[in-house]
Parts: sequence; C-alpha cells; structure tokens
Amino acid sequence: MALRVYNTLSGEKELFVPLIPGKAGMYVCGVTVYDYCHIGHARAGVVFDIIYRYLKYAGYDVTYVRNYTDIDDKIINRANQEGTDYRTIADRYIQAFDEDMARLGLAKPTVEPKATDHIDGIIRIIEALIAKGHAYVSDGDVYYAVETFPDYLKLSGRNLDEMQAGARVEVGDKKRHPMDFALWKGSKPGEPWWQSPWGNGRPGWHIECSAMSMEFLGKTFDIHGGGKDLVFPHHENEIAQSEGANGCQFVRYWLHNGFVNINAEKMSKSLGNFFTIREVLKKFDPETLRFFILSAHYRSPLDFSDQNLDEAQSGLERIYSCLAALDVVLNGTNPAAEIAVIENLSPVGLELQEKIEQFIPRFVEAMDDDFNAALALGVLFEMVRCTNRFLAETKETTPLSLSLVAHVRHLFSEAGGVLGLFTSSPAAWLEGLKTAKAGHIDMSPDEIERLIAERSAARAARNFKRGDEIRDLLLAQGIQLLDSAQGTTWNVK
RNA sequence: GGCGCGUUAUCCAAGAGGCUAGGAGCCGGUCUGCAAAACCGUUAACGUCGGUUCGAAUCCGACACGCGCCUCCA
Repeated sequence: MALRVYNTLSGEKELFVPLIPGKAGMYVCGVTVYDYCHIGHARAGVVFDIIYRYLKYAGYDVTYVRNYTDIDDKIINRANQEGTDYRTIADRYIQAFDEDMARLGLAKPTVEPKATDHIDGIIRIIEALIAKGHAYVSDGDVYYAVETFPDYLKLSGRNLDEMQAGARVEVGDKKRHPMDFALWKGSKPGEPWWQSPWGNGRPGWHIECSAMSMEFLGKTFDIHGGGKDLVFPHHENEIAQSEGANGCQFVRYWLHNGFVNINAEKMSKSLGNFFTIREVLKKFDPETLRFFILSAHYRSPLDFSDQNLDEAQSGLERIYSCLAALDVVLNGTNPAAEIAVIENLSPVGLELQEKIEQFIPRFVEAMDDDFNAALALGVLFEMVRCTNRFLAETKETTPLSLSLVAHVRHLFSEAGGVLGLFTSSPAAWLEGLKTAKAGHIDMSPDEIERLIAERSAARAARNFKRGDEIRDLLLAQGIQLLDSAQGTTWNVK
C-alpha cells in the first residue's frame, strides 16, 4: 500500500518517495489577486486541499506553501481603473480569497507568502542567473535566455522550434530570442517599483514562485501543483529559473489539476464564461460545491452546470441523511466502536461488519491511487447503502448494534476529515438545506402552516378530497408535504 | 501548423487484461386513506473499424468526433 501520484514531468503515475523520509514539501501556485475568485480557483483550492490533507493523513509532516501574486500587470491595471494603488487592490482580493476558501473549508497552508515580501530573494536569484549566463540585462529589463537552458520545455514536452511555428510570440526588440521571458521589468511612470541592481522596477510573473518556494522549501522539494494551464509557460519557466540558478533538480513531482468547463468549454476570464465562487454559493451550499469538485478525478475536466450541482447536492444529502439517522440511534452516546461479539449478527449485520472492516483499506487504496477521491466517494456510498439496510432491519438497539453504528459514524468522520466533508452536524446541514430552499418560494411560512392545519382537520374528518386539494395547491408552489406519525411537516422541492 | 488529452448506459462518473464501482434518474417494492418523503431492490455501457490475446472498456493501429495548451489564466 503506497501512494502513487501522476507526475506531469514523466507523464506517468509514480511511487511517491519524499526527499526526506516522513516529510513532504508542497508548493501550489495561488492566485493573482485582482478580482474575485471563480470556481476554477475553487477547484484548484479544493484539489490541493485534499492532497494536503491526505498527505498528513498518510503520516507525512507536510509543509504546504501557497502564494499570493500581489504584484502584476492586471493588478496595476485594475488599480488605475479605480484610481487607487496596487496595494489596495491586492489587499482587497487577498481578503476576498481568504473568505472564499474558508467557506469552502480549505485547511490553511503552512505559509501563504506574498510576492512583494520576497523581492530580495527574487533579486538574488536573478543575480545568480546573470552570473551564470542564463539571464541578461536589456534596457532596464532582465530576461531569461531560454537557449542557455537545454532542459527548457521538458515539462510540457515541446521544443523551441515548434513553439515558434505557433507564430503567436511577439519578438520584442529588447529580447535576444522571442521565447525569452522577463525576470525583472523596469518600471514605467506611475507604476509601483522596487530598487534593484538594474534600476527601479518589479519582478516578472514567474520568478516569484522560484524565490518563495526556495525560501520555504529549499532548492529541491517534493510536490509542485497548479492548474493545467500553468504547465506552460509558468512552471516551465520556474524550472528554468530554479534549476538554472541552483544547478540541481527543482521539483520531484509536478501535479496539475484539470479545468472546470462550461458546456464542455474551458471556463476562463478571457472567455468571459466564468462564475465566481460567491455567485455559486448564493445558490448552493459550500459543501455541495466541494462534493461536486471531488466527484470527478482531479485531472479530469469537470463540467459545471446547475443540474450537475443539483445532482451533487442530492448525493451529499443522501450521505448526510444516513449520518443523521446514525446520530439519532447514537443519541449523544459514544459507545466503544470495538465489536465484542459478532455471533447473533444477521446477514445484513455481517455485511455491514465486513464493510466496516474493508472501509479504511479501500478508502486508502483509492486515495493512494493518485488521490482518486471520486472512487473514495463510491466506497462511502456503499457504506451508506449497507448502513441504511442495517438500520431498516434493526428494530431495537442492542450493545452490538450500537457499536456497529458508532463504528460507521467514526469511519465517516475519519474519511470526512481527509475529504473536508461532513464537518457540519448532519441535522444542522439538512435543516440548512431546507431553509435555503425555502428562500426560493413566494408563500409565507404562516400561510403554509395555516393550510397544513386546514388539511389536517379535513383529513381527520376523512375529507380526503379537500385534503388532497390543499396538498396539490402547495405542491404547485413547490412545497411538498411530509406526513408522518408525528404530524405533517413541509419542505421545498 | 506543432504537441497533448478525451469519447463508458438517460445524465454525471470510477475503471491501467479475467473480479457487481458509485451517484442522479427511470421502473418495481415497503410505508400511506391515496400520495409525497425516506428506505430497499432493479435496469442498462464501454465512439467506429481492424489487430494482439484463451480472454480487451482496459494493450496496439487507423478513422471519426470533442477538448486543451502553444498569449494572461486554476
């Protein structure tokens, strides 16, 4: 049983062997803070959150670094549009990012550095690159000379000649080679700047990640993550910078998450077909969004639509309903999960017992296989079905049934801790879902209650015709009635 | 133009040669005055054409369709 991860560099799943036994260093490219995050950011955040959680669960001492890119053309443009400074914009959207990610239940990384706090480190790397002949100064800018780095494009599996055939590369007159990229940009009037040996200016986009990862994780570390779209040029350039400057391997395992699609097309700022996390969370609860993201493998494309979110919500509701039923049985007690006697178990009880024993091994097997959360969820659902069956046939609780139920509950908490799910109290989550749905109807709760009372009276008088009329009336409003021995309640369909 | 990925039942989705994935839905059952909800059960698939193999959704080849990267992107 060992963790295997898909490494973009090799194009294969590889056994995960950390640089230092028992430890894992992980760097994930965060966001450029110039606008609210969209659900593509949510996916990247959730994906690497469960990778982080699973590495910890697997026993590694993990150092997780996720940066904020807080200086960039887009931030400056936004500041100019609003007539303010870059810092105001960056700080505003850093805060927004933190709020969004907290709502999605992301665990805090070990460090969340900002590019602008690492200008010194950035300058040191650029100096080293110049000294080694990998970079050159040109009219206040500094560029990386890609032809001096033979391994350039090894991550994306291209070559320089083919890239040029793409013909979308502009040949700047400051560059020696059209593919050379900026490490340092001389500041234009009105732009923020920092002092450097090459004059006042600011860092290029790629260099900050080389500087910050080296600062917190060293010259070589285990995992570097980000969206697929960062493979080229961002991560390719990071390799050129870090390996060019340090002369040793930069990253051992490159992990890239797939995109969120809208109607099978990539969702992106440039296409304008994106939804912000905030918009989505007005309609769906954060855990539903997280569950949806986890329902596909992290490298696969994920098609976003209301229908798919609805389905995710139904699935999550199924699990929470089961957990709520477990909590009712447990009724606040916390019996030992150890099973003392397993004679007397019915076939269904024996099956549950078997599922319980297999649960963690199967869960771990799924997650060990390149963090296959979708498969892991399948294991959870099998447990739900088996548990429901057991609860349905168990009329009275016994110490044995209680211990089985408690064991199941513990397992869901354990798996939920890795997936970042089931953190709410099941009853509260289900109630919250009902309340949220109730916000979408026109009828007031008082009016509904009045009609329910009238219907109950009619039914008591065996006037089922009138009772059914009221039921149909409410249903037309999207309100469905739930009759039970305790009376009638309602929810929104 | 170059490089790469994908195509699994009504929909979403896992699956790296022989083992019921799973979810949503449909349908059937339990429950109910009848329903609904809930629960249980059940159904069905591997883009096309070839090849390798005792055996292919899975490996190889061709084709078709879709998508991504090559420009800022998660």
